[in-house]
Amino acid sequence: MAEATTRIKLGRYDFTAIETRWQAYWAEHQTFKVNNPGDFGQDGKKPKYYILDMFPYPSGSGLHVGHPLGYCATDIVSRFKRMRGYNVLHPMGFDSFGLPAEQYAIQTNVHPAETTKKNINTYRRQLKMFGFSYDWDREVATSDVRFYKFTQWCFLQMVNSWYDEQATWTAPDGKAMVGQARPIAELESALVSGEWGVDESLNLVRHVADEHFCKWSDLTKAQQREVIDGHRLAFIDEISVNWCPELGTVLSNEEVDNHGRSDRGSHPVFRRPLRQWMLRITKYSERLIDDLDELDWPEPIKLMQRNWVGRSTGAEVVFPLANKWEIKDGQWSCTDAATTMPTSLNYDSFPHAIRVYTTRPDTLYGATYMVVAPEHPLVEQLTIDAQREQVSEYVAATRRRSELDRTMDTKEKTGVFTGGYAINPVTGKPIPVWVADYVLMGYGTGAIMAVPGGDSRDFEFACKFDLEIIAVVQPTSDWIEQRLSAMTSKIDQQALDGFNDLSNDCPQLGEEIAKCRQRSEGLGEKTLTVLRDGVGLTKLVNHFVNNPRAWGGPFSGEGVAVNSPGESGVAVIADSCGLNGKTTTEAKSAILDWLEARGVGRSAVNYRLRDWVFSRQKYWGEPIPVLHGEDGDMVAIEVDELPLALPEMEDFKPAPIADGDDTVPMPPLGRAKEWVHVERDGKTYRRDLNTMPQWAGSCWYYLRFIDPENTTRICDSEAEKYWMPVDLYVGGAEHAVLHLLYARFWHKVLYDLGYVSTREPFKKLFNQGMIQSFAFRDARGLVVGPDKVDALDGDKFVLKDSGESVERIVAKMSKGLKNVVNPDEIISQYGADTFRFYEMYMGPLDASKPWNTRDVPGLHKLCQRIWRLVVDEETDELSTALSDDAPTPEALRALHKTIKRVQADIELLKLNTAIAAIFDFVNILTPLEKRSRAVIEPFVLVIAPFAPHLAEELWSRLGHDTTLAYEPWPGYDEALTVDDEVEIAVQVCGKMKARITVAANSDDDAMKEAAMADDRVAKAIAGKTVRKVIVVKGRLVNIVAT
RNA sequence: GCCGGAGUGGCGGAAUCGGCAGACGCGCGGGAUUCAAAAUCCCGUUCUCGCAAGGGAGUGAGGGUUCAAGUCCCUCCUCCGGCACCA
Repeated sequence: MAEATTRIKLGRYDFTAIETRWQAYWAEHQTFKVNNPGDFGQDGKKPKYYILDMFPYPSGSGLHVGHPLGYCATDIVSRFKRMRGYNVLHPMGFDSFGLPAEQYAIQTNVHPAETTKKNINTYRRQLKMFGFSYDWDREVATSDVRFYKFTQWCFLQMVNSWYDEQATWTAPDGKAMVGQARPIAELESALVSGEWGVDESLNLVRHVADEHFCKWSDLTKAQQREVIDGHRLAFIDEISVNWCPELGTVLSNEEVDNHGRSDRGSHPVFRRPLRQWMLRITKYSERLIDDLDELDWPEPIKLMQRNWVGRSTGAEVVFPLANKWEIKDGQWSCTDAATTMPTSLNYDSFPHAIRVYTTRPDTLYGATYMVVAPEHPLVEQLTIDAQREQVSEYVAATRRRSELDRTMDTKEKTGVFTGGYAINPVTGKPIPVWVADYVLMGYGTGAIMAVPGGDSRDFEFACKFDLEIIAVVQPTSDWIEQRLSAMTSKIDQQALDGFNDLSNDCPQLGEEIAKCRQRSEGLGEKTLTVLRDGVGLTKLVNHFVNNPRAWGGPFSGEGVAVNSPGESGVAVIADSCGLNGKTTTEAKSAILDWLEARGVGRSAVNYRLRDWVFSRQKYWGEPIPVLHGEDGDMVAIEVDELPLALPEMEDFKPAPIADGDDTVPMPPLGRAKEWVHVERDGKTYRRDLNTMPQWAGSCWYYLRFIDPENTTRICDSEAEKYWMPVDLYVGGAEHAVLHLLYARFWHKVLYDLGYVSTREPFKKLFNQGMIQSFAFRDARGLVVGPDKVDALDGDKFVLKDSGESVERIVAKMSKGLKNVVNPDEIISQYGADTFRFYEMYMGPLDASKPWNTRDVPGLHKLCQRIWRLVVDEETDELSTALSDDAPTPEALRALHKTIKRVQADIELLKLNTAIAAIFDFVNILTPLEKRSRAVIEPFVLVIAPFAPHLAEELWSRLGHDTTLAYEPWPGYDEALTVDDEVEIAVQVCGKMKARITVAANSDDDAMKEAAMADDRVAKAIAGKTVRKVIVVKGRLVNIVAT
């Protein structure tokens, strides 16, 4: 009895032994080591394939089952490509700097270097357990000083270069380019030599001969420095940032929650202007959009990037301040005697004016007031004494709120009148200037012209503060209909009063409106009918044009311009501006000409993208390699002084500081006294105390994998030319915008400076889906984890405590719900090959799908069934069914079909259906008494990318003495993938009636004949006339009979 | 609010160009094997009416185009993701 129950079959599928053995073999033989061009043993004739995973952040909790989803897929492709004859670069590393490590270190009081090392070891061990074919000799970690030496090197490139928007150059591939990052020394020498100059406001002037400019040598040292530093790609600027005094650091927007509090610790966060390192990513806005076209990326991701950059076209317009300007004799005339007037007025030189950006210059004459952001530099000057107290209070209150908080309550607009006026340059009328937080300093010019007749935000604001509203575009009938139906549920007094005017022409309407007033609900059905039929569309449109306030909202679409000033407009340069009757497109171009001719505006392109705030007041990051002199002098350290290592510090915690107007962040590095102070040429310098954000390392790590040991360059340029670009980049969609945008920007800088050979780093991008988990919801909607639930037969679930039945739902894996699956457990129970099969079989790679451990044994069974195709479990010898005879035609056909399906599916990353094809093959082969080696051996190669340990073991048992990793992928014969006979469907009037078998090459007539011959078909068309017969070769016959 | 993506059996999911809906796996039911069980192998499994032969319905809802619609068009609903006063 005991013997029977404990008997272990000698030759059972022992995945633990097999996986251990082959992982050791690969390591020992360096099976997956890949060489660079010029290295010994590198076959330069082979095509290359660079396949990259988004490297993980090594957290304290280890890998969860979501990480390997993408890694399994890339490993399958890597192994497949090797068998297809490619040199495959497939590396792995760790994104090991960052806030979570530091926070964890603070909580546990262990140095982040130590926890990071430990976590990386855990991750590496786990990753190896899956049998991934990484070249581990190329492993990198961003927190390794050998790595971040070059992160700092990249940063210095940006400090030491500027963006020349007008540079025209030819890219290595022959493309004509406009705009280029160039060494800052080139700018400096052009200025020193007098080839270029600067104007009064220190803007760069490139043709000094014909323009007013300042002589470089006449500028003070400080001014020269301002010009140069102001052009660097990495620069210091005072900008409004998320400042968390409690944590003593600036936070990124992602680190601030909806309530304006810090993600960690829930401390209040404020918008504060602080001096920060910035990277001039905005200079690349256009290229970041344009170059997306050449990428094989999912369209939604490209769209998200385009939206993030947020390109819009419109106009910049000058609104002269009313207390400084008047229109005299058809000319703008400045009333301020102290102002020296520029030779000619244009957008840039126009003094004493508010500058705005608008996408709808065609609506300029409808601008009845203006709004400036609370942070706008002109607020002070615009505010009259009587309003000063109110304005200051408003500005201070805004500053106390975080930006997110500010954008939270979109329902109620707030704002204060400054008392100041500006002149609408089209109508010549002075309009009031308000300050309100619905205008953001960070976009456009931080000031807007408000067109309440054509913009919903302005409309809302105008209604609340009772400002003038002018209709600017004739509404469409669709819009009228939509407004009317909106008013059936709610209508305000103002609107009813407005409609009253119409009842003069239509007495019926008067009665209806009186009824509406009594009901005090919306418009009734009958009222609508009266409005539509009695009053009519034309009058309704006109009514909006004359009385927009009555319609409860603006018309912001495109259409025909109305109410433009025409002859009564401002007579600057003896002309006026009539746009009436023009379409939006026509009106835009007409007004732009008008504005430009008068020096009060110009066409403009604007971007939502902002420059990248690059400093963090944190310990665990790359130190910024810059020295600050006492006189404000800034010196980037020399490249050959790199790396600038993080100082060893016992106490790396940030210091909390009370919020006050004069408190500044005190980064932990400030306490490394010896490290901070540097003597150079007899001068004392202080090191920059900031570190870089977590994104920095991941912006270029894919280059380091190419040549990780190089001590003098980011990577060897021959190797870079060989391997780049990354052919396939797989990772989560959560990085769709930030990481991928930052990396593309960084790459383009290196490209402009000649360090890399491709415009874009990642040719093809694939986003894997999220692995979710099950959770349960009770009747009250409360979500509970699986640990609190019992499953009753099949799919009934009840609470363990109460027996109350609960519904199974799909939720994110989270520690709180205790529904996190640990891959170590799955592997120890079923093995890595089963795990790989399961994750790939769950569904499409890019879809989110729930982990269901119940399904795992099915894939384990697949491994066992494959095992038994080759090995006799009783004897541990090769199965006696294996034969050297030629395969049966059926078996051979099954093999070739399988190869074809699997191969096509891998290319498309449809790994779930590739595995279904493997199942099909196993289902066909299993019942056969004889299995030819000529079928089994190629099949073992087919499963090798998916289940490499199992495949290697079987391959070896079949008598091969080297790894199969570089065996050629078995080809297939197209002729053997099609059957001689096919089953086709026969429909009568589109309804399935029968299935018949015909020869695969039957022509239409033969198929038709065979279909007609079938009893069931004959019965269905009996007594009817056949009108038409549709034949689809090899698929179906459809008989239309009536 | 705007922009994306997706809704198919009890569950995960298949389905080139519009051409047999539900491949494959899980679960479930039945059988073989076994003293018995596990494991294995075989058969069945969209729902519904019917003893059966056979009929009817069916891809989130409703319309439309077509000989033929999961697939194309229109309207709407739900879920997921992104952005969110961007002038």
